[in-house]
Amino acid sequence: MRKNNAIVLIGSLREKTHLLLESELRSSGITDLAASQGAVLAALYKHDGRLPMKEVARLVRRDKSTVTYLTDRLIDNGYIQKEKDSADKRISYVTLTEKGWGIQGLFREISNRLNETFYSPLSDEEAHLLEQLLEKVDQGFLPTGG
Amino acid sequence: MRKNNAIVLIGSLREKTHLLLESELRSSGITDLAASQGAVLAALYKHDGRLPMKEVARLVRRDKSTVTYLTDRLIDNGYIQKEKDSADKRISYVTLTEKGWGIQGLFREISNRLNETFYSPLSDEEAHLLEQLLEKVDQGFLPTGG
DNA sequence: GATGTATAGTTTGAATTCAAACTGTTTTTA
DNA sequence: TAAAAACAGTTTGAATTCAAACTATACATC
Repeated sequence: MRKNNAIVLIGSLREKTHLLLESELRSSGITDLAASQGAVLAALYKHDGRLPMKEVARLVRRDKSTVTYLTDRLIDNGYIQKEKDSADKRISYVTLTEKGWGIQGLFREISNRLNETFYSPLSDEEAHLLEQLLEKVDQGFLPTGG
Repeated sequence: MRKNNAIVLIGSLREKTHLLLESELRSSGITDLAASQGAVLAALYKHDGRLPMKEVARLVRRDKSTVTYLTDRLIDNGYIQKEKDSADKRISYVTLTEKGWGIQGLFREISNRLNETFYSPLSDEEAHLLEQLLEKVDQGFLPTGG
């Protein structure tokens, strides 16, 4: 029967994929982007390059203060800008710069390579099954939170 | 076909289980133990309450300097002690105190509850399958590292 | 045995994260 | 409309983590 080792395996896999992503970024010549900052860019690519801070926080599942930190780093390195909403001055929109858009293709490649590595030990059927099981467990947690 | 969302799901599940563990510790009245420190205790319970620092680092998959930090916190709170190996003075053994042994039962309960919550959306067969798939993927990563 | 290398662990500094307190703006309510 | 509450985001402080440099000890080789 079950070995109760899924939680440990998930911790292990989270760490390994994180390290692999960092390593892929480095070997693609990107030295000024951490994986967590990459998550912000990925969210922007999916949303026409423009999102309010609050949405970024929700999409990357980080505290809003963390998102302030992450976006400040991305601004430092020229990947994004911030601009205030003119109607509601509480809101700041994060938008991709040219440099930010410029690495979208690279990003897709890295994402593909990451997924190929991850899924490589599995058949197509097994990959599909794993996703279904993970989704089931993930949704089992009460306040889905995203 | 597959949706390439396993990596994101694993990140989500890692976070949720981590938060749930912290929450279980708090509601069991344990306020002076972080989840990562719990991992050190769990490793000790599995090894007669005595391990060299290096082994702790390997078992909890943390850098040795992190383990120094974690064990110092556990010593502060009275859960463990350190003692130098008399033969090889480079080696420090971490050992459980009475207080450390005292919460072993509680720890097992928390671990059980955590696993019940995690596996609850799955049938026995699905749970077993999920473990097998996760193991396959985990072993697919090159330098297993533990 | 002296010298060089490897090993175990600690210290220090930087990065990342969250929570709490705070600022400024908008909405609600009295 | 004035006061209160809610909201978006930032600042600050603490916790956790890793990597690099360091200390001390043990092993290897000459």
